[in-house]
Amino acid sequence: MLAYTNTGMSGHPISDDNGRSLVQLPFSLTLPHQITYFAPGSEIYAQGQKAGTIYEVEFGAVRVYRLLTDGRRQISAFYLPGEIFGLEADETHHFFAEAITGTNLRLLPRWKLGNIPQELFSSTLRSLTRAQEHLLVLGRQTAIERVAAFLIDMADRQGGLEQVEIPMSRVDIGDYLGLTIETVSRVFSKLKDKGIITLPTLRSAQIKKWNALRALSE
Amino acid sequence: MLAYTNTGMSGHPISDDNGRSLVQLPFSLTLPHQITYFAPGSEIYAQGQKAGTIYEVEFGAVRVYRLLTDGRRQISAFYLPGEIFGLEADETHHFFAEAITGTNLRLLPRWKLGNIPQELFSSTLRSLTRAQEHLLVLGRQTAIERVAAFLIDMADRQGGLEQVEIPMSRVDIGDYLGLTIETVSRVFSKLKDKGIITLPTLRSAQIKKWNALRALSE
DNA sequence: CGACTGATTGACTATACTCAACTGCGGTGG
DNA sequence: CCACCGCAGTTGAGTATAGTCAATCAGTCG
Repeated sequence: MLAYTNTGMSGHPISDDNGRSLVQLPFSLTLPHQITYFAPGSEIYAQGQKAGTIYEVEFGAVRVYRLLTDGRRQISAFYLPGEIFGLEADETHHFFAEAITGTNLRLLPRWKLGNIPQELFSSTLRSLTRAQEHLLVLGRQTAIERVAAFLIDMADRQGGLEQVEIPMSRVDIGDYLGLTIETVSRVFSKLKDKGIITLPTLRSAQIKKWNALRALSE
Repeated sequence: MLAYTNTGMSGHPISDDNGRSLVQLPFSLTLPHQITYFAPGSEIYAQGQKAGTIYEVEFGAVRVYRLLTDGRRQISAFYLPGEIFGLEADETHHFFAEAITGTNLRLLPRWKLGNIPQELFSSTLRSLTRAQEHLLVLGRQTAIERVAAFLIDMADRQGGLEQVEIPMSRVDIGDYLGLTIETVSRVFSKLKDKGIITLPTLRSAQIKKWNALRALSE
Protein backbone atom coordinates (compact mmCIF):
# COMPACT_ATOMS: atom_id res chain seq x y z
CA MET A 1 0.00 0.00 0.00
CA LEU A 2 2.95 2.31 0.48
CA ALA A 3 5.12 1.03 -2.35
CA TYR A 4 4.62 2.58 -5.73
CA THR A 5 3.33 0.25 -8.43
CA ASN A 6 1.06 0.65 -11.39
CA THR A 7 -1.20 -2.27 -10.53
CA GLY A 8 -4.88 -1.57 -10.85
CA MET A 9 -4.50 1.31 -13.24
CA SER A 10 -4.21 -0.59 -16.50
CA GLY A 11 -7.05 0.39 -18.75
CA HIS A 12 -8.14 3.38 -16.70
CA PRO A 13 -5.70 6.22 -17.19
CA ILE A 14 -7.50 9.52 -16.79
CA SER A 15 -4.35 11.52 -17.20
CA ASP A 16 -1.70 12.20 -19.82
CA ASP A 17 1.79 10.76 -20.01
CA ASN A 18 3.02 12.98 -17.23
CA GLY A 19 0.30 11.95 -14.82
CA ARG A 20 -1.20 15.42 -15.09
CA SER A 21 -4.89 15.98 -15.54
CA LEU A 22 -6.12 16.70 -19.04
CA VAL A 23 -8.59 19.20 -17.67
CA GLN A 24 -7.75 20.62 -14.27
CA LEU A 25 -4.84 22.97 -13.78
CA PRO A 26 -2.08 21.27 -11.84
CA PHE A 27 -1.79 22.39 -8.28
CA SER A 28 1.50 23.05 -6.64
CA LEU A 29 2.29 24.23 -3.17
CA THR A 30 5.79 24.75 -2.02
CA LEU A 31 7.86 21.68 -2.75
CA PRO A 32 8.81 19.11 -1.70
CA HIS A 33 5.82 16.83 -1.29
CA GLN A 34 5.49 13.11 -0.78
CA ILE A 35 3.77 10.74 -3.20
CA THR A 36 2.01 7.67 -1.86
CA TYR A 37 0.27 4.82 -3.62
CA PHE A 38 -3.08 3.53 -2.37
CA ALA A 39 -4.36 0.14 -3.49
CA PRO A 40 -7.93 -0.23 -4.81
CA GLY A 41 -10.44 0.04 -1.94
CA SER A 42 -7.87 1.13 0.63
CA GLU A 43 -8.68 3.80 3.20
CA ILE A 44 -7.04 7.22 2.92
CA TYR A 45 -8.63 8.62 6.05
CA ALA A 46 -11.64 7.93 8.26
CA GLN A 47 -14.33 10.05 9.90
CA GLY A 48 -13.15 11.18 13.33
CA GLN A 49 -9.46 10.95 12.48
CA LYS A 50 -7.21 13.91 12.99
CA ALA A 51 -7.01 15.98 9.81
CA GLY A 52 -4.11 17.99 8.51
CA THR A 53 -2.73 16.52 5.34
CA ILE A 54 -4.14 17.73 2.03
CA TYR A 55 -4.18 15.36 -0.93
CA GLU A 56 -3.87 15.89 -4.65
CA VAL A 57 -4.76 13.03 -6.97
CA GLU A 58 -1.88 12.26 -9.33
CA PHE A 59 -3.59 9.32 -10.97
CA GLY A 60 -6.49 7.08 -10.02
CA ALA A 61 -9.77 8.05 -8.39
CA VAL A 62 -11.00 8.71 -4.85
CA ARG A 63 -14.42 8.58 -3.19
CA VAL A 64 -15.27 10.75 -0.17
CA TYR A 65 -18.37 9.66 1.70
CA ARG A 66 -20.41 9.66 4.86
CA LEU A 67 -22.34 6.84 6.55
CA LEU A 68 -25.57 6.62 8.48
CA THR A 69 -25.64 4.26 11.46
CA ASP A 70 -27.63 1.65 9.51
CA GLY A 71 -25.05 1.59 6.73
CA ARG A 72 -26.66 3.89 4.19
CA ARG A 73 -23.85 5.69 2.40
CA GLN A 74 -23.66 8.99 0.56
CA ILE A 75 -20.64 9.69 -1.59
CA SER A 76 -20.29 13.46 -1.53
CA ALA A 77 -17.65 13.64 -4.24
CA PHE A 78 -15.32 11.73 -6.51
CA TYR A 79 -11.83 13.14 -7.04
CA LEU A 80 -9.91 12.64 -10.29
CA PRO A 81 -6.34 13.54 -11.28
CA GLY A 82 -5.42 17.16 -10.57
CA GLU A 83 -8.13 17.59 -7.95
CA ILE A 84 -7.59 18.31 -4.26
CA PHE A 85 -9.37 16.97 -1.18
CA GLY A 86 -8.87 16.38 2.53
CA LEU A 87 -9.24 19.93 3.86
CA GLU A 88 -11.49 20.26 6.90
CA ALA A 89 -13.01 23.17 8.78
CA ASP A 90 -11.51 21.95 12.05
CA GLU A 91 -8.89 19.47 13.19
CA THR A 92 -11.05 16.43 12.50
CA HIS A 93 -12.11 14.54 9.39
CA HIS A 94 -15.90 14.55 8.96
CA PHE A 95 -15.87 12.05 6.11
CA PHE A 96 -14.26 8.85 4.92
CA ALA A 97 -11.94 8.79 1.92
CA GLU A 98 -10.94 5.69 -0.04
CA ALA A 99 -9.04 4.94 -3.22
CA ILE A 100 -11.37 3.52 -5.88
CA THR A 101 -8.73 2.20 -8.25
CA GLY A 102 -5.01 2.09 -7.61
CA THR A 103 -4.28 5.72 -6.85
CA ASN A 104 -1.24 7.91 -6.43
CA LEU A 105 -1.68 10.86 -4.10
CA ARG A 106 0.55 13.85 -3.46
CA LEU A 107 0.55 14.51 0.27
CA LEU A 108 0.73 18.22 0.91
CA PRO A 109 1.53 19.47 4.41
CA ARG A 110 -1.05 21.47 6.33
CA TRP A 111 -1.18 25.08 5.25
CA LYS A 112 0.45 27.54 7.60
CA LEU A 113 -1.98 29.59 9.64
CA GLY A 114 -2.44 33.02 8.14
CA ASN A 115 -0.77 31.97 4.93
CA ILE A 116 -3.39 30.37 2.71
CA PRO A 117 -2.28 29.83 -0.86
CA GLN A 118 -4.65 31.42 -3.36
CA GLU A 119 -4.86 28.18 -5.33
CA LEU A 120 -5.93 26.25 -2.24
CA PHE A 121 -8.69 28.75 -1.57
CA SER A 122 -9.86 28.57 -5.18
CA SER A 123 -9.89 24.79 -5.03
CA THR A 124 -12.02 24.92 -1.90
CA LEU A 125 -14.46 27.30 -3.54
CA ARG A 126 -14.69 25.04 -6.59
CA SER A 127 -15.48 22.10 -4.29
CA LEU A 128 -18.18 24.18 -2.63
CA THR A 129 -19.79 25.16 -5.93
CA ARG A 130 -19.63 21.56 -7.08
CA ALA A 131 -21.26 20.31 -3.87
CA GLN A 132 -24.01 22.92 -4.07
CA GLU A 133 -24.70 22.01 -7.69
CA HIS A 134 -24.91 18.37 -6.70
CA LEU A 135 -27.55 19.30 -4.13
CA LEU A 136 -29.79 20.29 -7.05
CA VAL A 137 -29.24 16.89 -8.64
CA LEU A 138 -30.08 14.99 -5.45
CA GLY A 139 -32.93 17.20 -4.37
CA ARG A 140 -34.78 17.89 -7.59
CA GLN A 141 -33.78 15.61 -10.43
CA THR A 142 -35.14 12.24 -11.57
CA ALA A 143 -33.10 9.07 -11.93
CA ILE A 144 -32.49 9.61 -15.65
CA GLU A 145 -31.52 13.22 -15.11
CA ARG A 146 -29.10 12.25 -12.33
CA VAL A 147 -27.33 9.64 -14.41
CA ALA A 148 -27.18 11.98 -17.41
CA ALA A 149 -25.68 14.71 -15.23
CA PHE A 150 -23.15 12.22 -13.87
CA LEU A 151 -22.04 11.10 -17.33
CA ILE A 152 -21.71 14.67 -18.59
CA ASP A 153 -19.76 15.68 -15.50
CA MET A 154 -17.39 12.74 -15.87
CA ALA A 155 -16.96 13.48 -19.58
CA ASP A 156 -16.26 17.17 -18.96
CA ARG A 157 -13.68 16.36 -16.31
CA GLN A 158 -11.92 14.04 -18.76
CA GLY A 159 -11.68 16.60 -21.51
CA GLY A 160 -15.12 16.31 -23.08
CA LEU A 161 -14.20 13.33 -25.24
CA GLU A 162 -16.70 10.78 -26.53
CA GLN A 163 -15.04 8.01 -24.55
CA VAL A 164 -15.64 8.30 -20.79
CA GLU A 165 -13.75 6.23 -18.28
CA ILE A 166 -15.88 5.22 -15.29
CA PRO A 167 -13.48 4.03 -12.62
CA MET A 168 -16.18 3.41 -10.00
CA SER A 169 -18.68 0.59 -9.57
CA ARG A 170 -22.47 0.83 -9.96
CA VAL A 171 -22.71 0.78 -6.16
CA ASP A 172 -20.49 3.86 -5.98
CA ILE A 173 -22.50 5.61 -8.69
CA GLY A 174 -25.73 4.80 -6.86
CA ASP A 175 -24.36 6.07 -3.57
CA TYR A 176 -23.22 9.25 -5.29
CA LEU A 177 -26.53 9.86 -7.07
CA GLY A 178 -28.81 8.82 -4.20
CA LEU A 179 -30.13 5.82 -6.15
CA THR A 180 -29.99 2.03 -5.85
CA ILE A 181 -27.71 0.03 -8.13
CA GLU A 182 -30.77 -1.47 -9.81
CA THR A 183 -32.07 1.95 -10.78
CA VAL A 184 -28.64 3.03 -12.01
CA SER A 185 -28.41 -0.12 -14.08
CA ARG A 186 -31.88 0.32 -15.55
CA VAL A 187 -31.11 3.90 -16.54
CA PHE A 188 -27.83 2.89 -18.20
CA SER A 189 -29.75 0.28 -20.17
CA LYS A 190 -32.42 2.77 -21.17
CA LEU A 191 -29.80 5.28 -22.38
CA LYS A 192 -28.15 2.46 -24.34
CA ASP A 193 -31.48 1.36 -25.86
CA LYS A 194 -32.15 4.93 -26.97
CA GLY A 195 -28.77 5.05 -28.69
CA ILE A 196 -27.58 7.93 -26.51
CA ILE A 197 -24.62 5.98 -25.15
CA THR A 198 -22.86 2.71 -25.71
CA LEU A 199 -21.22 0.65 -22.98
CA PRO A 200 -18.04 -0.91 -24.42
CA THR A 201 -17.08 -2.24 -20.98
CA LEU A 202 -18.49 -2.02 -17.49
CA ARG A 203 -15.98 0.70 -16.69
CA SER A 204 -16.43 2.94 -19.68
CA ALA A 205 -19.12 4.61 -21.76
CA GLN A 206 -19.24 6.32 -25.12
CA ILE A 207 -21.49 9.31 -25.51
CA LYS A 208 -23.13 9.14 -28.93
CA LYS A 209 -25.75 11.87 -28.61
CA TRP A 210 -24.46 14.76 -26.55
CA ASN A 211 -27.47 16.95 -27.15
CA ALA A 212 -29.91 14.27 -26.06
CA LEU A 213 -27.83 13.60 -22.94
CA ARG A 214 -27.52 17.30 -22.10
CA ALA A 215 -31.27 17.75 -22.64
CA LEU A 216 -31.93 14.92 -20.18
CA SER A 217 -29.70 16.44 -17.52
CA GLU A 218 -31.82 19.61 -17.99
CA MET B 1 -35.02 48.37 -0.36
CA LEU B 2 -31.91 50.32 0.39
CA ALA B 3 -33.22 52.31 3.33
CA TYR B 4 -32.84 50.79 6.75
CA THR B 5 -36.09 49.95 8.52
CA ASN B 6 -37.20 47.20 10.85
CA THR B 7 -40.28 46.24 8.87
CA GLY B 8 -40.82 42.54 8.43
CA MET B 9 -38.67 41.47 11.29
CA SER B 10 -41.15 41.78 14.13
CA GLY B 11 -41.55 38.45 15.84
CA HIS B 12 -38.57 36.77 14.24
CA PRO B 13 -35.36 37.99 15.81
CA ILE B 14 -32.74 35.29 15.65
CA SER B 15 -30.10 37.41 17.21
CA ASP B 16 -29.37 39.11 20.50
CA ASP B 17 -29.73 42.80 21.33
CA ASN B 18 -26.61 43.70 19.41
CA GLY B 19 -27.72 42.00 16.24
CA ARG B 20 -25.05 39.38 16.77
CA SER B 21 -25.71 35.70 16.37
CA LEU B 22 -26.34 33.70 19.52
CA VAL B 23 -24.29 30.83 18.10
CA GLN B 24 -21.84 31.75 15.39
CA LEU B 25 -18.75 33.73 16.11
CA PRO B 26 -19.06 37.22 14.69
CA PHE B 27 -17.04 37.81 11.58
CA SER B 28 -15.09 40.94 11.00
CA LEU B 29 -12.90 41.92 8.13
CA THR B 30 -11.11 45.21 8.02
CA LEU B 31 -13.54 48.00 8.67
CA PRO B 32 -15.37 49.94 7.38
CA HIS B 33 -18.19 47.99 5.81
CA GLN B 34 -21.58 49.03 4.54
CA ILE B 35 -24.89 47.77 5.96
CA THR B 36 -27.87 47.38 3.65
CA TYR B 37 -31.45 46.39 4.34
CA PHE B 38 -33.25 43.93 2.06
CA ALA B 39 -37.04 43.68 2.18
CA PRO B 40 -38.71 40.24 2.44
CA GLY B 41 -38.43 38.38 -0.87
CA SER B 42 -36.03 40.86 -2.44
CA GLU B 43 -33.13 39.72 -4.59
CA ILE B 44 -29.59 40.03 -3.27
CA TYR B 45 -27.92 38.69 -6.39
CA ALA B 46 -28.85 36.55 -9.37
CA GLN B 47 -27.21 33.69 -11.23
CA GLY B 48 -24.96 35.04 -13.97
CA GLN B 49 -24.37 38.37 -12.26
CA LYS B 50 -20.87 39.55 -11.62
CA ALA B 51 -19.72 38.45 -8.16
CA GLY B 52 -17.39 40.26 -5.81
CA THR B 53 -19.16 41.43 -2.71
CA ILE B 54 -19.27 39.11 0.28
CA TYR B 55 -22.22 39.31 2.64
CA GLU B 56 -22.60 38.74 6.34
CA VAL B 57 -26.10 38.42 7.78
CA GLU B 58 -26.62 40.90 10.62
CA PHE B 59 -30.23 39.97 11.18
CA GLY B 60 -32.88 38.21 9.13
CA ALA B 61 -32.47 35.15 6.92
CA VAL B 62 -31.30 34.46 3.38
CA ARG B 63 -31.93 31.65 0.89
CA VAL B 64 -29.41 30.70 -1.78
CA TYR B 65 -30.79 28.55 -4.55
CA ARG B 66 -30.55 27.26 -8.08
CA LEU B 67 -33.27 26.72 -10.69
CA LEU B 68 -33.88 24.17 -13.40
CA THR B 69 -35.32 25.43 -16.68
CA ASP B 70 -38.78 24.10 -15.84
CA GLY B 71 -38.86 25.98 -12.54
CA ARG B 72 -37.82 23.26 -10.12
CA ARG B 73 -35.83 24.90 -7.35
CA GLN B 74 -33.20 23.65 -4.95
CA ILE B 75 -32.24 25.83 -2.01
CA SER B 76 -28.65 24.91 -1.27
CA ALA B 77 -28.46 26.80 2.01
CA PHE B 78 -30.14 29.15 4.42
CA TYR B 79 -28.01 31.82 6.07
CA LEU B 80 -28.75 33.14 9.54
CA PRO B 81 -27.19 35.99 11.56
CA GLY B 82 -23.41 35.78 11.80
CA GLU B 83 -23.09 33.62 8.70
CA ILE B 84 -21.31 34.56 5.47
CA PHE B 85 -22.25 33.91 1.86
CA GLY B 86 -21.72 35.29 -1.64
CA LEU B 87 -18.21 34.01 -2.34
CA GLU B 88 -17.74 32.37 -5.74
CA ALA B 89 -14.97 30.35 -7.35
CA ASP B 90 -14.84 32.74 -10.30
CA GLU B 91 -16.12 36.21 -11.18
CA THR B 92 -19.72 35.10 -11.67
CA HIS B 93 -22.56 34.13 -9.34
CA HIS B 94 -23.71 30.56 -9.90
CA PHE B 95 -26.75 30.90 -7.66
CA PHE B 96 -29.57 33.21 -6.70
CA ALA B 97 -29.75 34.83 -3.27
CA GLU B 98 -32.85 36.40 -1.73
CA ALA B 99 -33.83 37.82 1.62
CA ILE B 100 -36.46 35.62 3.27
CA THR B 101 -37.56 38.08 5.96
CA GLY B 102 -36.46 41.68 6.27
CA THR B 103 -32.71 41.29 6.44
CA ASN B 104 -29.72 43.46 7.21
CA LEU B 105 -26.52 42.52 5.44
CA ARG B 106 -22.97 43.73 5.96
CA LEU B 107 -21.41 44.19 2.54
CA LEU B 108 -17.76 43.25 2.68
CA PRO B 109 -15.49 44.21 -0.19
CA ARG B 110 -13.86 41.49 -2.29
CA TRP B 111 -10.86 39.98 -0.60
CA LYS B 112 -7.53 41.14 -1.96
CA LEU B 113 -5.77 38.59 -4.15
CA GLY B 114 -3.08 36.79 -2.22
CA ASN B 115 -4.42 38.07 1.06
CA ILE B 116 -7.20 35.76 2.21
CA PRO B 117 -8.31 36.31 5.80
CA GLN B 118 -8.15 33.13 7.85
CA GLU B 119 -11.69 33.63 9.06
CA LEU B 120 -12.97 33.86 5.49
CA PHE B 121 -11.26 30.60 4.62
CA SER B 122 -12.69 28.91 7.72
CA SER B 123 -16.15 30.16 6.85
CA THR B 124 -15.83 28.72 3.35
CA LEU B 125 -14.72 25.37 4.74
CA ARG B 126 -17.66 25.35 7.13
CA SER B 127 -20.02 26.02 4.22
CA LEU B 128 -18.42 23.15 2.32
CA THR B 129 -18.80 20.72 5.22
CA ARG B 130 -22.39 21.84 5.69
CA ALA B 131 -23.18 21.33 1.99
CA GLN B 132 -21.57 17.90 1.97
CA GLU B 133 -23.54 16.88 5.04
CA HIS B 134 -26.72 18.09 3.38
CA LEU B 135 -25.93 15.80 0.44
CA LEU B 136 -26.40 12.86 2.81
CA VAL B 137 -29.80 14.19 3.83
CA LEU B 138 -30.96 14.64 0.23
CA GLY B 139 -29.42 11.48 -1.11
CA ARG B 140 -30.14 8.93 1.59
CA GLN B 141 -32.72 10.09 4.11
CA THR B 142 -36.50 9.73 4.20
CA ALA B 143 -38.97 12.59 4.47
CA ILE B 144 -39.26 12.29 8.25
CA GLU B 145 -35.52 12.08 8.67
CA ARG B 146 -35.03 15.16 6.50
CA VAL B 147 -37.49 17.28 8.43
CA ALA B 148 -36.06 16.08 11.74
CA ALA B 149 -32.55 16.97 10.57
CA PHE B 150 -33.78 20.38 9.47
CA LEU B 151 -35.40 21.13 12.82
CA ILE B 152 -32.35 20.02 14.77
CA ASP B 153 -30.07 22.07 12.54
CA MET B 154 -32.22 25.17 12.94
CA ALA B 155 -32.39 24.65 16.69
CA ASP B 156 -28.62 24.18 17.00
CA ARG B 157 -27.94 27.32 14.98
CA GLN B 158 -30.22 29.25 17.32
CA GLY B 159 -28.52 28.12 20.49
CA GLY B 160 -30.18 24.76 21.02
CA LEU B 161 -33.22 26.19 22.74
CA GLU B 162 -36.59 24.49 22.85
CA GLN B 163 -38.20 27.30 20.88
CA VAL B 164 -37.12 27.34 17.22
CA GLU B 165 -37.85 30.25 14.91
CA ILE B 166 -38.58 29.17 11.37
CA PRO B 167 -38.31 32.28 9.23
CA MET B 168 -38.97 30.47 5.94
CA SER B 169 -42.18 29.17 4.35
CA ARG B 170 -43.11 25.53 3.80
CA VAL B 171 -42.25 26.02 0.13
CA ASP B 172 -38.72 27.08 1.12
CA ILE B 173 -38.37 24.15 3.48
CA GLY B 174 -39.55 21.78 0.77
CA ASP B 175 -37.14 23.22 -1.76
CA TYR B 176 -34.32 22.91 0.78
CA LEU B 177 -35.13 19.31 1.71
CA GLY B 178 -36.01 18.08 -1.78
CA LEU B 179 -39.65 17.49 -0.82
CA THR B 180 -43.04 18.93 -1.78
CA ILE B 181 -44.84 21.29 0.58
CA GLU B 182 -47.52 18.64 1.09
CA THR B 183 -44.96 16.13 2.31
CA VAL B 184 -43.32 18.72 4.58
CA SER B 185 -46.71 19.59 6.00
CA ARG B 186 -47.65 15.95 6.56
CA VAL B 187 -44.37 15.30 8.38
CA PHE B 188 -44.83 18.36 10.61
CA SER B 189 -48.31 17.08 11.47
CA LYS B 190 -47.00 13.60 12.20
CA LEU B 191 -44.26 14.97 14.51
CA LYS B 192 -46.92 17.06 16.25
CA ASP B 193 -49.27 14.06 16.63
CA LYS B 194 -46.43 12.06 18.17
CA GLY B 195 -45.82 14.83 20.71
CA ILE B 196 -42.26 15.35 19.51
CA ILE B 197 -42.87 18.99 18.60
CA THR B 198 -45.58 21.61 18.95
CA LEU B 199 -46.30 24.31 16.39
CA PRO B 200 -47.23 27.51 18.29
CA THR B 201 -47.30 29.48 15.01
CA LEU B 202 -46.56 28.73 11.37
CA ARG B 203 -43.14 30.31 11.79
CA SER B 204 -41.99 28.60 14.94
CA ALA B 205 -41.73 25.17 16.53
CA GLN B 206 -41.07 23.88 20.02
CA ILE B 207 -39.02 20.73 20.37
CA LYS B 208 -40.52 18.65 23.17
CA LYS B 209 -38.66 15.37 22.69
CA TRP B 210 -35.08 15.99 21.62
CA ASN B 211 -34.07 12.36 21.83
CA ALA B 212 -36.93 11.22 19.65
CA LEU B 213 -36.15 13.91 17.11
CA ARG B 214 -32.42 13.14 17.09
CA ALA B 215 -33.19 9.43 16.72
CA LEU B 216 -35.35 10.21 13.69
CA SER B 217 -32.61 12.25 12.04
CA GLU B 218 -30.39 9.17 12.56
C1' DC C 1 -65.05 41.50 8.68
C1' DG C 2 -63.86 39.67 4.29
C1' DA C 3 -60.51 38.24 0.99
C1' DC C 4 -56.23 36.45 -0.19
C1' DT C 5 -52.42 33.57 0.46
C1' DG C 6 -50.12 29.86 2.67
C1' DA C 7 -50.81 25.55 4.93
C1' DT C 8 -53.18 21.24 5.77
C1' DT C 9 -55.57 17.09 4.64
C1' DG C 10 -57.35 13.57 1.50
C1' DA C 11 -57.49 10.38 -2.54
C1' DC C 12 -55.05 8.55 -6.02
C1' DT C 13 -50.69 7.88 -8.88
C1' DA C 14 -45.98 7.32 -10.26
C1' DT C 15 -41.27 6.79 -9.54
C1' DA C 16 -37.87 4.45 -7.49
C1' DC C 17 -37.04 0.64 -3.97
C1' DT C 18 -37.00 -4.23 -2.51
C1' DC C 19 -36.44 -8.86 -3.23
C1' DA C 20 -35.26 -12.32 -6.34
C1' DA C 21 -33.55 -14.69 -10.40
C1' DC C 22 -30.48 -14.66 -14.00
C1' DT C 23 -26.55 -13.07 -17.04
C1' DG C 24 -22.00 -12.16 -18.36
C1' DC C 25 -17.54 -10.30 -17.60
C1' DG C 26 -13.06 -11.05 -15.91
C1' DG C 27 -9.81 -13.63 -13.61
C1' DT C 28 -7.75 -18.18 -12.57
C1' DG C 29 -6.22 -22.60 -13.24
C1' DG C 30 -6.03 -26.80 -15.86
C1' DC D 1 -5.98 -21.46 -24.97
C1' DC D 2 -10.10 -22.65 -23.10
C1' DA D 3 -13.26 -23.82 -19.37
C1' DC D 4 -14.88 -22.79 -15.06
C1' DC D 5 -16.06 -19.95 -11.20
C1' DG D 6 -17.41 -15.97 -8.64
C1' DC D 7 -19.09 -11.56 -8.32
C1' DA D 8 -20.74 -7.37 -10.34
C1' DG D 9 -24.28 -6.12 -13.04
C1' DT D 10 -28.84 -6.70 -15.29
C1' DT D 11 -33.60 -7.66 -15.56
C1' DG D 12 -38.17 -8.67 -13.69
C1' DA D 13 -42.25 -8.52 -10.48
C1' DG D 14 -44.42 -6.48 -6.85
C1' DT D 15 -44.38 -2.68 -3.20
C1' DA D 16 -43.84 1.56 -0.76
C1' DT D 17 -42.77 6.27 -0.30
C1' DA D 18 -43.35 10.59 -1.84
C1' DG D 19 -45.64 13.25 -5.65
C1' DT D 20 -49.86 15.14 -7.93
C1' DC D 21 -54.22 17.09 -8.01
C1' DA D 22 -57.87 18.89 -5.48
C1' DA D 23 -60.62 20.59 -1.64
C1' DT D 24 -60.64 22.69 2.78
C1' DC D 25 -58.75 25.33 6.59
C1' DA D 26 -56.35 29.13 8.93
C1' DG D 27 -53.66 33.07 9.52
C1' DT D 28 -52.73 37.83 8.01
C1' DC D 29 -53.67 42.09 6.20
C1' DG D 30 -56.48 45.45 4.32
